[in-house]
Amino acid sequence: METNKHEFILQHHGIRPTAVRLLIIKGIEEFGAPFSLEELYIHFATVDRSTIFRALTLFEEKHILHSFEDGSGKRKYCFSQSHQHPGSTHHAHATCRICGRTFCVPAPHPLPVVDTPAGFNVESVDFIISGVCSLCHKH
Amino acid sequence: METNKHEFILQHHGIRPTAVRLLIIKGIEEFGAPFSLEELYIHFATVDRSTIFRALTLFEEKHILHSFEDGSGKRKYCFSQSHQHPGSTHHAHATCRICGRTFCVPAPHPLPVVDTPAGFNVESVDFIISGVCSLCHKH
DNA sequence: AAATTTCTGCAAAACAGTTGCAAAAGCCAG
DNA sequence: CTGGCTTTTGCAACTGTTTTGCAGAAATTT
Repeated sequence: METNKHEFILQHHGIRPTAVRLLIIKGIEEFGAPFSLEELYIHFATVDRSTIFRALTLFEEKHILHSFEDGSGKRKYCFSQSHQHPGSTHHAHATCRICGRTFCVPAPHPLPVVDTPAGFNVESVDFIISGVCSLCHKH
Repeated sequence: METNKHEFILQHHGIRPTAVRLLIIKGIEEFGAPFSLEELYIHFATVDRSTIFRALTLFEEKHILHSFEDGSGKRKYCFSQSHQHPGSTHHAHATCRICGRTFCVPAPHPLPVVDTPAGFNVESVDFIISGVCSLCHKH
């Protein structure tokens, strides 16, 4: 059954698979695109904001999710291992300035190399593309 | 005189060079690094938050400044044409997860190419690097 | 100088994110 | 299976930043 899969993911990362957490991680997968806390909150009318927030925070700590700010004003989350582009540690995201939606795009090739300031310890790199998506462009 | 330079920049972009705006754009240049609204507000104790906010918004509309979110929770601004790396339209920024400061870094080479979703109209690309800066790393 | 437009400061709203606390749910030993 | 302990959840309230309404000040035009 599908549920077992999500239960496994959580347990595999040292997270107790509560009903709410399973609901959330299942919903995340169905979303299929980077999402905001707000979007999840609207999606799950029964679950409280803070509960979702704490679940997302936990998932991120345990490296199931990765989060970033894309200029839309709302933090976005997505799976660390992109399902669309498995194996890529670095993600690229395109955010629509009008509707605020964010799309996953394959990591750029070649993977760019940047000179960081002396002594700067890099932990993550995000590629944020801003513009207007095809739907919003129509108007 | 130096003041004329900033007056010219503003007028060149169709912005009336008021006393406050000149003060702000001068301060921005002195900063020499990406800055937040809050930092400017602290810097100019006499000028109101909203005034600075509106000046920054205006400067961005007129493409003098470019803004982005770096994960520090505060929107950062910097000159569109990086003074450090003139000619580069794309910026790369390194933000310290501890102190929240952001550093400009040269645009990556080669300039990476990404596949955007069909019909997506790219307007700007930001490279956000997160980690710990040399000062915070010491502790 | 009067009329009109633009800009600024103040106060307060809007907004996302975050936390404290008590009740509910889950877990475990007896 | 039951009581006691731990974890999780919902509610409400709070934080910190961004944004807006409005009236007075400043600048510009007539």
